[in-house]
Amino acid sequence: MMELTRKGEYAIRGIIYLAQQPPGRVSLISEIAAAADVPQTFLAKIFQSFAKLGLVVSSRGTGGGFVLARPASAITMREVVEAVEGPILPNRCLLGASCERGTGHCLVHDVWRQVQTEVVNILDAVTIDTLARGRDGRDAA
Amino acid sequence: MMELTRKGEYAIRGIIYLAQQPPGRVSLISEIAAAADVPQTFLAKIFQSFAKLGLVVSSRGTGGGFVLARPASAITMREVVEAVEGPILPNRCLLGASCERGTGHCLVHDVWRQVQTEVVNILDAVTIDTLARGRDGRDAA
DNA sequence: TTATAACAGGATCAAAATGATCCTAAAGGT
DNA sequence: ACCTTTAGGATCATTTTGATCCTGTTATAA
Repeated sequence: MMELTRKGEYAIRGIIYLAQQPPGRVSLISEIAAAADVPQTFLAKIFQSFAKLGLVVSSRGTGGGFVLARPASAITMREVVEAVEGPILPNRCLLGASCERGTGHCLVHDVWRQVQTEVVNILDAVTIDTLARGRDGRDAA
Repeated sequence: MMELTRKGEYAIRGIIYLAQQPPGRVSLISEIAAAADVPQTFLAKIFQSFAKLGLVVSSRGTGGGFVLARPASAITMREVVEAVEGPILPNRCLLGASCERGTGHCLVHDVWRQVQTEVVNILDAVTIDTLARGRDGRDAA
């Protein structure tokens, strides 16, 4: 359980490649897809999400492509994962009153809340910069 | 992301109900399903898994049903969740060499490993007994 | 030994999520 | 104008999830 989907893997691989480029260098989606070994059309969708959320900046036309919107050291793994997989919520009920089964407080929720907090903390503490320095992009995720 | 499925929710609700019965009391699957508000046929499958893994003991025929195989204080939330959702593996690659993309070590894996360890620790520390004392069964999960 | 109660387990099925692709539009450069 | 490159909607196949059904097996009791 709790598996990262392909989309999440691709997202991490793709953004790590960007982080490994010289700062300011524009990369084509085709280039990133090839380097990260990800289906290009799928990766394009992922980078659209990145752009909307302000993780990367996109530009169109000749000479266009993608660049990180911030230094890689200021982009966390949590941001990348949540950009494509949605917020980290181990149990639906963390969201609202949907699980207020009957009255009173539910201990199970406390546990999932704890899980959520821990995972968020871990992923918040890891930046793309750190991951990018690990090895070349194809090793990631 | 990382959402518990219905199956996981049902599993927790169902076993909490069992834990709330007088020790040794046999419960029918129909009774558990009604109390936990879970489709009976679905819950039956879940309890089959429990029985195979030795979390509960099942008996057939008149007077048959399910009982906890151990005291509720000796059954962890991790066991229950993993019984129906499989092992806690946030990233497929934790399993084997499938993600040895190229050579060398991958930092992303270290992070997922850390997540896995934390989640396992949290769920290992919670017993069904604790959950069962929270409130009546319908409040759980 | 027959009838009945209850779980075991395989097969099936609909709905949702995932993974992936395609096409047209829009924006930017030459 | 024309080419390049991303944006975004639509589509589609596959897998997973959630659920049900049917038959078999085990056990009890009359």
